Amino acid sequence: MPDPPAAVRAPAGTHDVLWPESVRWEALVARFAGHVERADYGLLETPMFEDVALFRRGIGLASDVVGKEMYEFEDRGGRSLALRPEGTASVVRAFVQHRPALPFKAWYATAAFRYERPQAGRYRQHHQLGVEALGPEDADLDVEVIWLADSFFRSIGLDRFALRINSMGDKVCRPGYLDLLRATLSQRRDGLCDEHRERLDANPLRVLDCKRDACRQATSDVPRFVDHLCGPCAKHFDRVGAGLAALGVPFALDVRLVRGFDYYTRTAFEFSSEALAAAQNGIGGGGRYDELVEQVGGPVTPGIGFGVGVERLLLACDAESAFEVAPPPLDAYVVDTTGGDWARDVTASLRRAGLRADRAFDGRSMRSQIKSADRSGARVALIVGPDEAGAGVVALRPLRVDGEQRQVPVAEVVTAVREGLPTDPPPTR
RNA sequence: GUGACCGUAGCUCAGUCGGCAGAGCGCCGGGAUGUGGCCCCGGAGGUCGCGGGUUCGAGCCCCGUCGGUCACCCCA
Repeated sequence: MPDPPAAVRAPAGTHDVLWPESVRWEALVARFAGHVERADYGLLETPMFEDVALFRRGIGLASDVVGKEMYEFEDRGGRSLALRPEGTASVVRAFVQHRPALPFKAWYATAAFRYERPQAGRYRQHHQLGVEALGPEDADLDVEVIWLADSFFRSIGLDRFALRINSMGDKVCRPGYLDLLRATLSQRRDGLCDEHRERLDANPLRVLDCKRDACRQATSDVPRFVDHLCGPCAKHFDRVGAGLAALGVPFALDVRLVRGFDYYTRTAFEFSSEALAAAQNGIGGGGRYDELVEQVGGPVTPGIGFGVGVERLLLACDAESAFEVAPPPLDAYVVDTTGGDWARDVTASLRRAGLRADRAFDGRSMRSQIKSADRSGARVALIVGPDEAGAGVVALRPLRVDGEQRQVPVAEVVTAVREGLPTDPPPTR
């Protein structure tokens, strides 16, 4: 016998989002869409899975995400595919395939899949909101993208978060810096932690963001990339910093910041919540990837983007008591003890008129139907018993405010319900 | 992937020394044969995550496994 509980449980590291929590989720996506669409980013939908080679080439074989965390599978036609572990590669692939006009500014909301050991704020299927902007090399585009993320966080009420930025250089200056860093660290190889003593030669940048004391000490006075950028990269980075300052976006230079994907060039940035005590406090991050389109097989095209994690963002909102979204109340709940014809017809006419309405089913007692009306949160109950049915009226009973129950001719029910509604829509914040 | 802790009703949890599986909330029905909230009464709902072992007897002890949580790692 198979294990029944396991069979009806969501797979490890995945989760369901039920109403009313889903109302908040829905509102968050809508808020993000409105925010980035005002900056002329358009929604891009791409498949949840891609040829596995896209991720290998784009994100990089050396990255943990590609090397050990991808959900890879072969379909019935023998194709090697993978569920997407992040959002950028698919956007770049779609760009190369369709060649939309530049600048190409896209946003997305998608699930992302990584085979990791689950924890709070870390899931095998998580969800990201993000933007990508392809075409301009302009540092002002970096500023726009980072500002979009920062202002989005603030618009949902978050305040306790920090932005760190760094430059990863480009193909002109990175090799030289890597050599310098490798040479410097080689002399202190014995002082590094076990892992990085081995991996130093492959990726010396990784040593910089190692959290172990040994590596922290060995790298404390190591040459900083920002001091060894080539002229254009240095100029670019300076303008990014100046732009953020001009727009009032607080940030800090973090010379140890190294992102997990191999494709980043020049600007890299991360947002972390100070309200989340857990290790999973990164709520968003991104950077420039001026060589990625070319690597995927397209023309040389600079690009930059960010992704934010929906689950972590909501955890941060919880921690700051921000973005508390309640579902809108029903305008009316229909109670019918005469068999259901009235409930069917009155509910339909309310909904046709654009009102939010629900009703009881299964012919339950007056008492239990009214109880359901109360629990539904509806503003009024519309009650039809034998007396009302005989007289062609509906009893309108206020449920949220003091007021007398009154009888309304059936033809005037929609109008009567509307009259009781508040004039202004409730604020979403 | 490594290490540690935790799994009892839909939810939050209690369960003494190994001795008849419980409470609150929620849900359904009733008190009140036509009216919600507060109150009162009743009911449904459990392979004590799953499998094995020890024992006269296991929710409790042991092993395994699955899941969750925390740290590492990685990242959203």
